[in-house]
Amino acid sequence: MAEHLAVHPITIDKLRVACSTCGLKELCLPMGLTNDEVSRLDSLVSLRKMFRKGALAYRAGDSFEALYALRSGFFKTTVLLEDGRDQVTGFSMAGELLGMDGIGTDAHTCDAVALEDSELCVIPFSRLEDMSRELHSLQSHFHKVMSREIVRDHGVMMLLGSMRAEERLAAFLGNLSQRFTARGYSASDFYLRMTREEIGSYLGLKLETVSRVFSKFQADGLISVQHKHVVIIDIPRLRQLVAGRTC
Amino acid sequence: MAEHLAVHPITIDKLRVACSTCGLKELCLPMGLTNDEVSRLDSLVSLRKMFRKGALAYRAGDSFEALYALRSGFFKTTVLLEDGRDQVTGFSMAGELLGMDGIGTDAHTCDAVALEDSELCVIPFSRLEDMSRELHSLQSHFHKVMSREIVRDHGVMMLLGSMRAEERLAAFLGNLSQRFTARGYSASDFYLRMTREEIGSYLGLKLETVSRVFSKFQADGLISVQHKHVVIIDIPRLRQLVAGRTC
DNA sequence: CGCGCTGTTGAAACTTGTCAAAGTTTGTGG
DNA sequence: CCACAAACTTTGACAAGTTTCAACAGCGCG
Repeated sequence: MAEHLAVHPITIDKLRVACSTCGLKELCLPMGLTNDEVSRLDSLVSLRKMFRKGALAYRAGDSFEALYALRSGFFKTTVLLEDGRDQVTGFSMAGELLGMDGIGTDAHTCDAVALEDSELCVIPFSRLEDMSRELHSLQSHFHKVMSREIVRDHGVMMLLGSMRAEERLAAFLGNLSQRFTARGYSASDFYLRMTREEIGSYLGLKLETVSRVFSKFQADGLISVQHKHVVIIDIPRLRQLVAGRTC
Repeated sequence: MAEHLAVHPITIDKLRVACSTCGLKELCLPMGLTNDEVSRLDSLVSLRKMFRKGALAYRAGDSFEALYALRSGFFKTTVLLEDGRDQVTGFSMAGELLGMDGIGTDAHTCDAVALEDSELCVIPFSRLEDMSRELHSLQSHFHKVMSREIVRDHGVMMLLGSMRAEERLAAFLGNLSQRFTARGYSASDFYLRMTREEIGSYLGLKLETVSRVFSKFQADGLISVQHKHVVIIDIPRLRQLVAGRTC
């Protein structure tokens, strides 16, 4: 299915990748590399794939071959429990790396699903390892990226383990806001790409609870929500809500 | 404090480390390396430190210099929220690596606390990076270790996000059991090194809830608990409980 | 040997989940 | 381009699970 969807009016050839000319350089794998080093990356990252909304880049159990850099669009990753329950473990935005879960066992451990039409740059992992044995700066940066993923996960664990529904949603909105800002978008006005159910799954809440908290935030004048469109009205108060009492 | 505690009747000299003669080789960083490669690691991992129960190996904010391999004992790692709430993000057993959270920002993001008298092998990170540029096998294994940490965290997120109290505790006990087994200890008879409060913090529950669920498991004939001493009586039924209804 | 930390248990309160119904949006096919 | 179906969202009432508060017991360290 993913393969099918990769065939798209715009052919792969036309999508010849070049990190050196990519606008996401400063967010993505090339971050911190010299121009010379980035052009060496170009030989590594040679393929870009398109995914329609709903398409999977990989699924749990697939053999692990490559990491994926999100060139444009939005992804979620989900893990599945034997009994059918599943959980969203993360949402990915442009410039972020997908697939690091697969390194440890040579097989992916979660599904990666496009939440809107998206493009991924394919980074063959063995070649990334080869190159990072040659380029100290690439090695160092890749280690930092993996480490930050661990730290991010710790943050989510904190959220799931010790925050109440309102705090979780406030933290979630704050996090989105910050990541949009880093990409040059508005910190306070954006469209959600995921459903209430997906937000709930990520935050350990039911979709009804997510909906109720959105409504409450709106009633309190913190935000304005209309379906997927969110405007954050009072960022400081939202931030305050994350760590501390309702005040 | 940690420094003070490192000075111990057994001096550092006597604790000259040698991965090549270490019994944890098969669980720890040297896993999968040839004898020749392991002896090269010996030059890297040259220091071992002792920590008394309660001592910190590092705390959030400390500058990141090294990873630590747990040679013996038991550690917990905890993250702190601004408002004082904290959460246990993991428990570490012999052979496991601590400190990978610090790579991303050159500063640790959590506290690492010894739950009993423990020994850590110090692995200076820049030297580990140097050596893993030379030894493909070391590079590859280190990446796997980091990736598995991410996968482990996803498992905890799943647990915190979609399991109920009994399922969480059953999963926790099953996980401990499995890790003890891997180290040659009994799968069904062990001593907890952490308090009910620490278990609760890790599992996103209050200590009273943990205590109640322990009591219920005992009443149901699943386990026997006396304070820190746990005997798992019915492993299959405990496993069943993790993913599915109470049956 | 006692004080403090840890663990257990009960009852009440609170947060979130469940079930249900209705409204809204989106996408598709005629 | 409209109509319809499917998917998503909102809201209410009630139920269930977990926390909170409180009291007490046990063990272990000094």
